[in-house]
Amino acid sequence: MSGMTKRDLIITEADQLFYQQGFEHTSFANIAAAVKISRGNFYYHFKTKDEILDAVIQLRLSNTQAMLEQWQIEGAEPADRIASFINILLLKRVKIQRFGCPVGTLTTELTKLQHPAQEEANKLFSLFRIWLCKQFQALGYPQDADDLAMHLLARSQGVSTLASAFNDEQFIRTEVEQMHQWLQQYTQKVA
Amino acid sequence: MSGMTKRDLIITEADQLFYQQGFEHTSFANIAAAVKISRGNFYYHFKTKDEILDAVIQLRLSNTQAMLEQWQIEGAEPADRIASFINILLLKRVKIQRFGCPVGTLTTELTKLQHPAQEEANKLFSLFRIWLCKQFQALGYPQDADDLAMHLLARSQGVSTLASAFNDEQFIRTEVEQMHQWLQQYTQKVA
DNA sequence: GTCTATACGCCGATAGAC
DNA sequence: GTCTATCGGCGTATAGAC
Repeated sequence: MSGMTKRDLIITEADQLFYQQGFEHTSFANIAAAVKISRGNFYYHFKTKDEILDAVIQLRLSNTQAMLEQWQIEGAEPADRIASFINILLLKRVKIQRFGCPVGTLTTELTKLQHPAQEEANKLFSLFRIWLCKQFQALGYPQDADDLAMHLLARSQGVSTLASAFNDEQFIRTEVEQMHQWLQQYTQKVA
Repeated sequence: MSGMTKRDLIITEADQLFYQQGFEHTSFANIAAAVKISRGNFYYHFKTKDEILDAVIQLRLSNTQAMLEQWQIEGAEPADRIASFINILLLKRVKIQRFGCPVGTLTTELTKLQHPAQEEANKLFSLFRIWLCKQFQALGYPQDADDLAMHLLARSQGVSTLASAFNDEQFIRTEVEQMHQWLQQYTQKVA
């Protein structure tokens, strides 16, 4: 944290605010207040609001990539790695219950706004999709790998949305358990 | 449509705009233009923006209730009725691919805005949840009925979110098929 | 009921002093 | 780099003529 430039600090705060309040609803004044700089100074670092959105998306892409690589290293088997994906719902449970999935809610908002950054934000989904697809391929399902990846991604999205709407912790735990069981069905393949 | 008061017309247009553009992003000017009245006249019908949001939610609640009652009549067996729920994804496919699920996207937005109408909007989810719960009870699963209802609701939400992000028709069709298969597993219960 | 005119605030964005 | 001051525009909302 100490090696953070003011620019990085702005991006980090904007990231949180976009997640918690939504992109459109978050004003420069909000971000400036969070970073404790004046609104005017803000424009020294970012010229437009879209510029800061792009920076936030790049940060998230970079963080996501790092997380996926970490799972790749930690998990001995593809099944373990997919299990890591399922478990983010528990790891980020508290925030998900309050604000939903950061990926899903951002892409949904940008879609409604017809925002130019839509495609870039969708890359966040694609990172997970492609990574999961690789895992299912390695698991022995080259044909259905992408369908399985999309299926799991959808399950995770749906759980986030409903857990947020009903603020329901037990629902997340139950669904995560079911997702692990669902995964096992593909792990117990006869080799 | 001919028996529609101007007030009803405003609510209908606002409903569409809130769905397509989001609540916050939709201005009185947008709605007024769609209904072809002046901004000033608008306030004769609705005093605040929150008032029109409430009206839109009530309209949706009423429409949803009517749809569920229709499914109840049309479907001879609980399994047929649950199948009707699954098939909304196909029935509303085109709009879902563009704008996501109207229930999920509204509740998510209101959550981020910390909007007072959150609870009222969540009733839309509850309508589906309680109705599905009843169907699973009738199907012979009194213990797990609510879990099954939530599970199906989540699946549907996840499919909507991803179908919108990737604008993927085939994904919807594949997932709908899988949801029907999933349902069959509970239908083929040994009586 | 429907309109025009207008108040007032917040927003994104700029200019320029320090 | 950071600040204050300010602009133009659009947002919600109101007043009042017709």
